[in-house]
Amino acid sequence: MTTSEIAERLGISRGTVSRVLNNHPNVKPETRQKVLDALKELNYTPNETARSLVMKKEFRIAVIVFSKPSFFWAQVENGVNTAKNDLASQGVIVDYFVTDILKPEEQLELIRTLPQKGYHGIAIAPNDPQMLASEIDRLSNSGFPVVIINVEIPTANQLCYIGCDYIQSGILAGELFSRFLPGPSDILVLTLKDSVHSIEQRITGFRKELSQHENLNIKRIERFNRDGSGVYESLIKLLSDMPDFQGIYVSLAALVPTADAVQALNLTPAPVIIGYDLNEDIFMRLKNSSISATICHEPFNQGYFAVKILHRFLDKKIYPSSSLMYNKLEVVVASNAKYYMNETLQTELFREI
Amino acid sequence: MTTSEIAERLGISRGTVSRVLNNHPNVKPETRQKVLDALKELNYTPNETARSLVMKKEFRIAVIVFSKPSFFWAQVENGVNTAKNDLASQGVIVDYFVTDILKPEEQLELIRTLPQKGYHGIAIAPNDPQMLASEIDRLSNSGFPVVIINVEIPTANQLCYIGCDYIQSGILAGELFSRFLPGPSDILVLTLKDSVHSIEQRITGFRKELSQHENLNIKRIERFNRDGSGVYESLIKLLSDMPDFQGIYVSLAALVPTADAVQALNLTPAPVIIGYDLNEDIFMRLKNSSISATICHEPFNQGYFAVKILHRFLDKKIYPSSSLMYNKLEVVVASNAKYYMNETLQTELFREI
DNA sequence: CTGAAAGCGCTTACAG
DNA sequence: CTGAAAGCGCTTACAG
Repeated sequence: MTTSEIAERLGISRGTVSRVLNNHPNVKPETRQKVLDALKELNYTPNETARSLVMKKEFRIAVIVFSKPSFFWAQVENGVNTAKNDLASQGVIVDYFVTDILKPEEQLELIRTLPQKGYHGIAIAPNDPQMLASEIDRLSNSGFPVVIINVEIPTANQLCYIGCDYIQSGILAGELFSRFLPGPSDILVLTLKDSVHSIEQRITGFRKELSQHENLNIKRIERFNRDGSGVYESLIKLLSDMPDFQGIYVSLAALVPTADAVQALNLTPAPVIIGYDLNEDIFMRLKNSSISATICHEPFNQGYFAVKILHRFLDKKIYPSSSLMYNKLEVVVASNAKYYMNETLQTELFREI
Repeated sequence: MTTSEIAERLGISRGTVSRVLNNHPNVKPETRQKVLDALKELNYTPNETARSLVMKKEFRIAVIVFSKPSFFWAQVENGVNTAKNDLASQGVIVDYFVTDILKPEEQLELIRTLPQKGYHGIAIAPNDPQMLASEIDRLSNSGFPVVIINVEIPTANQLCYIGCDYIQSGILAGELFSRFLPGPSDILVLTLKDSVHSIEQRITGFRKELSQHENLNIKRIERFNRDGSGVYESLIKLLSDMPDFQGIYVSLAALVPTADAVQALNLTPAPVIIGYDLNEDIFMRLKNSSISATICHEPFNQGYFAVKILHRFLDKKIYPSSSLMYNKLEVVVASNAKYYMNETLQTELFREI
């Protein structure tokens, strides 16, 4: 079924058929109806290839992330690149920006200027949610789509959030401790000095879950800087004085120094250590059992779907089915860690030629 | 950069440029070289949209699975449909066939006839690997691509296998028991009467892992039919006489009757039950803790990537980077099960309009 | 309101 | 060996 065939049957020109297809105003109502009927009856579906050839639709999408931890964002970037690759033949241009984690104002500058530079949509991992919220609102209200990834800004007006449910990810950590520690156990919690919403939510979820398990008790909470500096030294000191923890919950990005401190003190039995994310260093420590489990959040898919969902909105005005698109919470232990290190299937299609 | 621009610069016709692009024989070597150089220098990339419009490339792909367990294959089908949707505008037609699990010869019939019916590639989940192996070889040797999903046929000549590493999935189950059961523990293993390669491999991996953990001991092995019939009754009888298992490893599809038998006997402390796959019934039993964990194998992605990898091969003659594309082994417990029930991100893009 | 025409970037018989 | 031309299915100024 082509527009020409439809036109011929109806004794009109294919231009007119095309006009009703594209909702152009100037078509006589009766003609429009006649065409609409024929379209339906003959079950016409437009040839998107021809359409995009002639329309030369071009969508420019910007993805903005911050710089640390780089191993995590590298996985997100793989996802972005795979989506870019998928869509390259459909006139989609994707540019990836990495801003300095210590200069959150760089992100503000980017989202202010990018729309004027010809971009049609932005996916951003907010470095400083506070700073960005009102600008994101302004963009969204002007009809410019913004997808927020990885760090939720609940109050922002956005196309959708793609990332994890941090409360649930704290709950999951709590459940894992409850399974790994059947007996009465004291737990040390490592968290941030700063008030960072996502990390606070992890702790909230963790406490909630622990309240279900009478045998688990948070005995102590230690706070650290965002960059995880000083974790090793502090733990060496703390655990020398107070070695008797059965579990350590690492809610910030500090699994490696935590495991290393425990290792250095040669505590026996070694406490169960559970935290988040995965890189080469964490992988090794899962393998030698100094870390029991780590929780991952589909970094590849965060990047991949951010681009895909933006493109679909731009191209077809389809809104995501929910404004909160939560990714999976992935339980990674020694025996399945390799799959999360190099996501075989996920990254395969990016490898062209 | 278009072929016309290249042609103009070189003072030749775009037809000739196109001929070298497509490796047509009749081009004077010098001309060919001149064009090749220009292409490289100007960094030409063909407009795939225009190309596919004129070439009217059409690829017909068949996906063949068997009928049980239907909840598992429904997830695979979601993946197939998402890929189909992705590729619809590129002239790809995907048909999905479900054969009766009790009539493996239906699969043989299909792979014999489909190539003549205009299909260009097949993805198949072998119901009876033995029966299919030689026909798959014949097809592959004649240049017809076959992707095997879910059930490995190591000896077959195939484009690739997409599915899990069953040995590793047994190892992972073993590791989970070792974490959930820190003390000396006796384990009951449920497996098949029939010799089914994948299930045997699970047991092999499981034994291998348990040999690393002195506290874990396989005290008994029980064998059942493929359909899992009689599991409930047998366990009621067995566990009444011998209640003292700390763990039950369910290597066949029988998590639900296993959990229900344990529940009915009201064993305390309840044994740790670990098995495979996820459906509504298993989900409920994870939630009420009668099942401790289940291992999943990316069913959505098995379907999705089977189609994508076949299409890429057909379209661009790109071979998968490995002939064994192992999917992830996913650890699913109560707190992350919902993500694996309805894969939010994965299925989102299939929802058009 | 509508038809005829040009054109998107590419490929491939058809002549020569 | 190569150019000129037709055509893939569609859209959109341009006339009328």
